[in-house]
Parts: sequence; C-alpha cells; structure tokens
Amino acid sequence: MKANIYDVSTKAGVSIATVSRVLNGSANVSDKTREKVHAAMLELGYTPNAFARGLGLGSMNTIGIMCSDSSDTYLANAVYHLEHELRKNGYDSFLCCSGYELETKKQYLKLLLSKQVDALILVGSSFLDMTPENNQYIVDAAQQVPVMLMNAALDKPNIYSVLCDDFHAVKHATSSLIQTGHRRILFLYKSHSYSGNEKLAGYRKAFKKHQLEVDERLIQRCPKKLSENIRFIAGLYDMGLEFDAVIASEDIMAVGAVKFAKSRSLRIPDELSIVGFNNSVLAECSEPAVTSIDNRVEALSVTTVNQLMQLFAGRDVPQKIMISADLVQRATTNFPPA
Amino acid sequence: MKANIYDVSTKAGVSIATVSRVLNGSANVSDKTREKVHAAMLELGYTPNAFARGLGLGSMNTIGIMCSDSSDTYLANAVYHLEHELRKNGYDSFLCCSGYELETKKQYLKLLLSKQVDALILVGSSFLDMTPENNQYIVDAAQQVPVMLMNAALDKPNIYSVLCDDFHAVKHATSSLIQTGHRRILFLYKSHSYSGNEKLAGYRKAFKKHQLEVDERLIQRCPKKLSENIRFIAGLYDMGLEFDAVIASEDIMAVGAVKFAKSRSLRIPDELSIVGFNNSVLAECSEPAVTSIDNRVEALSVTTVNQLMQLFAGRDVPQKIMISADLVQRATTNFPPA
DNA sequence: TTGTAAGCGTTATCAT
DNA sequence: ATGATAACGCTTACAA
Repeated sequence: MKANIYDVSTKAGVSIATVSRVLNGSANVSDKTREKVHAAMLELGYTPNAFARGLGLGSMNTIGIMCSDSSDTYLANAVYHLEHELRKNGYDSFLCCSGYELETKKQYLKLLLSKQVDALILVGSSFLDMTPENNQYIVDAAQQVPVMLMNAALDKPNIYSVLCDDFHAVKHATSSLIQTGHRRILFLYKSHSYSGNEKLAGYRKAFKKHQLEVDERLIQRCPKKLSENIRFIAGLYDMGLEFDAVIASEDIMAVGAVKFAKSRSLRIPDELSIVGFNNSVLAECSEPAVTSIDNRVEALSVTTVNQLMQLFAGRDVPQKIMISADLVQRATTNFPPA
Repeated sequence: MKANIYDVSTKAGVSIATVSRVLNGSANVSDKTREKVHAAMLELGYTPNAFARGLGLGSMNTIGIMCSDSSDTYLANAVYHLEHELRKNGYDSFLCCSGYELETKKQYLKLLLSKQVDALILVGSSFLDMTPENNQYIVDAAQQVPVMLMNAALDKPNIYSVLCDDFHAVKHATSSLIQTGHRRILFLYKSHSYSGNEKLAGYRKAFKKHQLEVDERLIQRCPKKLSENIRFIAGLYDMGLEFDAVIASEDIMAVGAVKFAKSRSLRIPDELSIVGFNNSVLAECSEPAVTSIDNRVEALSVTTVNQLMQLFAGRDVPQKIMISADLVQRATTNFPPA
C-alpha cells in the first residue's frame, strides 16, 4: 500500500541514493532525473518515513515543551507562542504537562528525552526547586540536549535561561503604591518558586528604599482558584489584618481581591488599590479592570526559541537573558501617568 | 558515548534479542537474566532509541493534536485534558496550532502526518467548513490514520466525532430567557462554524417553540477581542437596536456585554440578562459573574481519548458521541431554580 | 529460555 | 551525476 524509497527508485529507474538526494534537495542531481523522481513520487503518493529518517539523521526536528499546567492562562499563552515560533523554524513540539509533583516531573522529562527530542523547553519557574538536589534531574537532562528555561535560571552547563525581570517589576509597582500613599500592601503569592522569590524580593526592596518596615503578616500564600482566594482574602480581612493595597503574583488573585472588595463595599482604588501580574485577559475581564504587570510572555517565548536556534546553528549564546516588564495601568490603581 | 542495545547485550553477556525482550517486558526471560540485563542498562545509562523502535514497530505512540489557537481559554483547556488523558494511555502529543486559514491547516495537517502520528485529534469546530470540498483534506488524512473531531462532525470513513449538544443547550437557555420575560434576545456569534450553526439553530428553535418571530437584526457576528466587542455591542445599542438579553457563543463576548451594560448603567439582570458559553474562568472573573453554558470540555476530551483507545484496541466505536451541556447559573440571569 | 538473522526505510560514504 | 552498500538501533519470526 504505502510506497517507500525503493518503490520510487524502481519506478523512476534510478537508485535509492538518487531519490534520497532529490528528497533532501541536493544540488548533485540533474534536472532530468529530478523530474523523473518527482513524477514517480507523485504517482505513488510517496511519503518519506520519518522514523527511518530520524534514525539515520539522529533527529526528527522535535522539541519537548514541558509546563506544569497548560490550562493556566499564562502558560497556555507561552506554549502557544513557543509552538508557533518553533514551527516557523521547522520544529514540531511535543507538549507535556507535568503538574507540580517532583516525581512526575522527573518521570515525564525522562519520557520526553526517550523520544529523542532535540531540546527541552521548561516553561515556568515551577520547575526550579529551592533545594538544589531537586534540580539535579534537569542538570542531568542537559547532558543529553540543551535545556531552555523560561522564567527560571540555573547556572549549569547546557542550560539557558530567558526570563522576565520580575524583581524590578514588583519593586517598581510596590514603589508606586507607596508613593501614592499606601503603607499596608498585602503581597499574595502562589508558591516559593524562582520567580515567586524574585517578586517578593522586589516587594521588600521597595519598602527598604522608602525606609519602611515590612509587616511580615502582609506576605501571604494565597490559593489560586478564584472562589477560594476570595474567601482567603476575606478571611485575612476578617481576622483584623489591615491593608490598603494588594499586589498579587497572578492576575487571578488580583481578581479575587477585586471581588473581595466588592463584597465588603470597599471602593477601588480609593480604599483598596490592586496590582496583578501577567496582564492576562482575566485582568481585563474584571470590573473594574485590574492594573497588571505585563511580563511579556510573547517576547519571552520568541526569544527562547531564537536562542535555541542560535544554539543549534553552533553560535555562542548568553546563558541568561533578562527582559524587562511593563506596567499596564487600569482602573484598580491611581498611579500618576509616567 | 551513548549506549545502544548491543552495548547492553555485551555487558550483560546475552544477545540483543534478550535485551529487547527485557525492554518490552516479555515473559519469556528468566529472572536471573532479567536482573543481569537491568544491571547492564543501569550501568551504561542506556536509553532505547525511539526512532529505531518506531521504525521497527511502525509507531512511536504519538498523537497529533491540532487546534486553531491554543491560547484561547477553551481550546487550551481541551488541549490540556487531551494531553493528560493521552499520556495516561502511554501516548505523547504533538501540538500544532494552525490558525484559521484553510491553506495553513492543510499544510500543518500534512506536516503532522509526515511525522507518522498514530492518530489525529482536531479540536474545535473551526476545522469544519460549510463547503464540503474544503473538508476534503480531512477526509484524505483519515485514509492514513483515524481522525477524531472534537466539537464537529463529519460522516466519513475513519472519522469519529465527540461533541457537545450545543443545539439543545442554546435552545434551553434561550427558552429560559423567553420564559423569564425576554423577547429581544441578542445572539452574538463568532463564526459560521459547525457548532456556531448548531447554536444558532437552537436559538431559532426556542423562538419557534414559543411561537415568536426572530428579528434577524438580533443575530450578530461579534469580534472576539474584549475591547472590540464592547465597542461593537455599544455600537448596536447606539444605532437603536433594542435588546433585553444577550446570548453569546463565547464567554468573552458575554463579558463584553457586561462591560457594555456597566458603561450604559443598565442593571444586570433586570434590564439586561446575559448568558455566555464555555463556562470558563472568564465568566467567573466578570462582575457580576456570568451565567454560562458549560460544554464540558473535560468530559469531551476524556471521551475523545477513550474512543481513540477503543479504536486502537480494535473495537467497534460509534462514529458520533453527543454529550449534553450544563447551564451554570450566576448573577447575570434570574432563571428560576431548576 | 535464549540466540540468529532478516527486516524496517532512511542517510552517508564510497566508488564509478 | 549516479549507484552500491554499509550503517542507524530496534523488533520479531524462526531455530535451537
């Protein structure tokens, strides 16, 4: 039924080597033979076998994209742009959603490697653990193929990082809140990931800059699910924790803060200012729309792929590239125009 | 550097056939040899070559997932659940975002096929064109591998469909709006896709059932982008089009309707009732939260993969499976409790 | 239970 | 410019 290179060679009356040359666009083929071969291919409906090709070449032009959860708005966007950019460059993408369990991550990464991917892209800082041993599996993987980290950094051989300057972004946003008269700024974070820590450091730095003390009770780990985070924030409020502003490490938490404010009839931004993170569609959907830090997922994705292509081309590439964030002001803050 | 099956066989002092048997968990291997082989593998850090395996087996256990745009909330969720379910069954996923251009879709589908995927899953009704010739490329693809359509249907050999009963869902929602006193129900749609048509048919059917005429001006194609769709709806309103309810074929448009209502100080749901579609996080983020038709993307995804696995197992599977939708009531409607 | 050997469909290295 | 032929690393009858 399905034709292979031998069938084509017989039909065209040439050797398989010549067919292979035509297939790969080698210059060393006469126009006449090329025509003949093309005709034979067309007639037989020939499709080259990718496995055989991969076996011979040692590559199927395939990249493994790993993320914890591609249904997350931010990660979904990253995956989308990565896939797009990779395809532009002739690469297919294996998608792999690993969840947040270390063991699963290890296992899935191994699976991806076993499929002979040409490189790995790990999206999101959730892949970096604070305990170095827990990152060893990434270091090991990098012995086989280049590993690109998006929004994380790990200074090891064959590992490259492209990330957003979360530290300065949060520092700047916090500073703006302080300058507009806020002192009790609730900092909501999701986890102690690499970027989670960067954001928190930016928060602290802003207070330091303004010679203010940080009240540690204002730093809170917050659930991600909307219904839960609303309840969580309300819980803090009801326990007597006072705050006049919120910085959230994810837009969904900022939306939760908006909903909380509504439920207690707090005026936004007068009684409560809110800043989100990611500048996702969620920030827009909220009413009032949420001021959000744009960590430029598209630029990050494009850069990541570009770096990888440079690497494939044998060029020297920097181990770490930092892209600065934007602050998109909407109705939950009253910052003065820049 | 990297070990292959021969290295393992030498180190273990057995033949490659035995190594292969161990690799594939064949029963016909003595425990002792199995141990030896495992030890050798471990020592050499052996990883089987997937290409060679694929070449021998004719499959790499890989499924091609194609969607127009994985950054779309709904599609991102579908992709997430599909990938998850496929992995459970030992399959990897090639992700391919094709956009909405027919030529690109054709080209990408060919690309996916050239990678020797075991099946194709096309997510979203945007893959079905109203002009049958434009679907021929899908029919052709189905000659090579089974094609699963998620939220679309095409009655051709080796093509299977899993879809949500959009027709009845919209009919029911429209009916409920009529029963709660609405007569001028604005129907906002994105495109004339398969499911787009089903939804519209449900809308019309509800009016017919209640022996009411449909005002065609109330059926409007609406931009997807939030800022644009708010403007679009406001435009209709300002042109004098009267409506007391909105049914949107996507949550984002329903959110647009909410924002429009806010901008004109229309009370929700008293002066304007709104129903969205997909029951996505966007519906929750809105204020007030939007009543939305839940087309059960997870159930759809799981079923799609299950069907595929049945098919692989050689069992007979129905060409078309329909799953009914849920109506999730929130604050933009005042339907009586069911 | 284990081994031998023939594929699987390419690419690449030689010759010619 | 073209053709033989040896890899590539694995699976799987068929033998033993």
